[in-house]
Amino acid sequence: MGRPPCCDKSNVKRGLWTAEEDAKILAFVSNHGIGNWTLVPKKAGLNRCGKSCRLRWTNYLRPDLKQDSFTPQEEEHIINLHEAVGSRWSLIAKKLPGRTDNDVKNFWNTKLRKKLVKMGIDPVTHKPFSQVLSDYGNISGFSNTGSSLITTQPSPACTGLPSTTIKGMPIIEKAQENSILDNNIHTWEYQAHFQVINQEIVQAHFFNEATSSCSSSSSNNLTQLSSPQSYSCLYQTQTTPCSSFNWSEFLLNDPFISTELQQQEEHDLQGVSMQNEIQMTNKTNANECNMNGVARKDSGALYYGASFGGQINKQSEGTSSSGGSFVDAILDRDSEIRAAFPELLDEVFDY
DNA sequence: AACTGAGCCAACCGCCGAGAC
DNA sequence: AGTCTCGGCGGTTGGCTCAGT
Repeated sequence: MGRPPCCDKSNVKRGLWTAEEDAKILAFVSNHGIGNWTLVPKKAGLNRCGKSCRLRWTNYLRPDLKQDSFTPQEEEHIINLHEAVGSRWSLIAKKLPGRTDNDVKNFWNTKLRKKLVKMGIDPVTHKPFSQVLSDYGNISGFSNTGSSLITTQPSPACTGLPSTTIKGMPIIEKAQENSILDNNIHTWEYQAHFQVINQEIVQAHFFNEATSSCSSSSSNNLTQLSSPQSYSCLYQTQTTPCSSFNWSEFLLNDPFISTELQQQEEHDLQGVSMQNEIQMTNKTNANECNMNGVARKDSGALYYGASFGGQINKQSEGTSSSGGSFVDAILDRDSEIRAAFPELLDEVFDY
């Protein structure tokens, strides 16, 4: 049989740690070092689970931890690393001395994600929302041509990050400027459209939210979504759908295939060793995120990414969407509506 | 002063791979 | 070979703080 349980979970203390408990752990670690955490509570005289002791030590008591707030350099580093590896906080934290995965995760969730959204950047894909919508239009089969929605961008004035932080932003800003002029969109319309687009992102961008809450198995998709291939569209005009962008290839491609761009990015991030680490885990993640269109439930989140992948493959192969999955049902219904109301194809909806 | 909602973060939960038994 | 725990990880949550009303 296996090992005996580390502790009686019903009788251990939970919740916030007291200074006395902290002192006991510190004293124990300084005398004995870090070893078997399951023995720490008993030896240190604590009524806590060993796992809880380890967390307390790694997230708060470790002497090498920084207590001060994140610097702008760290902020930029986190954004770049998140773009490269997704929400693999432990990998990101390893590149930031003195920071824990919990620190980075909290900082991202409370500050950086909101900051990016405010800038008009999708925090999951690190692409402008307009780009995400354009891509989303490609997935569902809609043509975005003529839709002023996809030309919208937030005012650059609201940005608080260095312009170099977000790849392609200057290009987007220029394209945005051109598209606004081309389409004679007045400023107030522009801002109103962005408000609409923000609401749409929150409501209709469900699959990204799903992938963002996906744990290890979603990280693969996240990385794919932020791969350099996805930035090729930034060089196109905003009013034109990304004809070169192919989601089926995008989702099926190995995100770690070496390209010049990627090598440059790896160099920029000093992430060569990180890429190796990712490749080690990628095999597992690829198996988990199978492309058979099976939505998997884990920690309350559905893995829509895998479902989309499966559906896209079907579409690209020219087969009907009668498979019966959730996405199949949506697309079937979509087709019905579009067939019944063809005039809707050219309409811009104000939700 | 009391209430409320948002922001923040420490800690917990649940999953996974590795390895002990 | 099968069962179980450990250690690590990412996602989530409970509770504290603080600004606004």
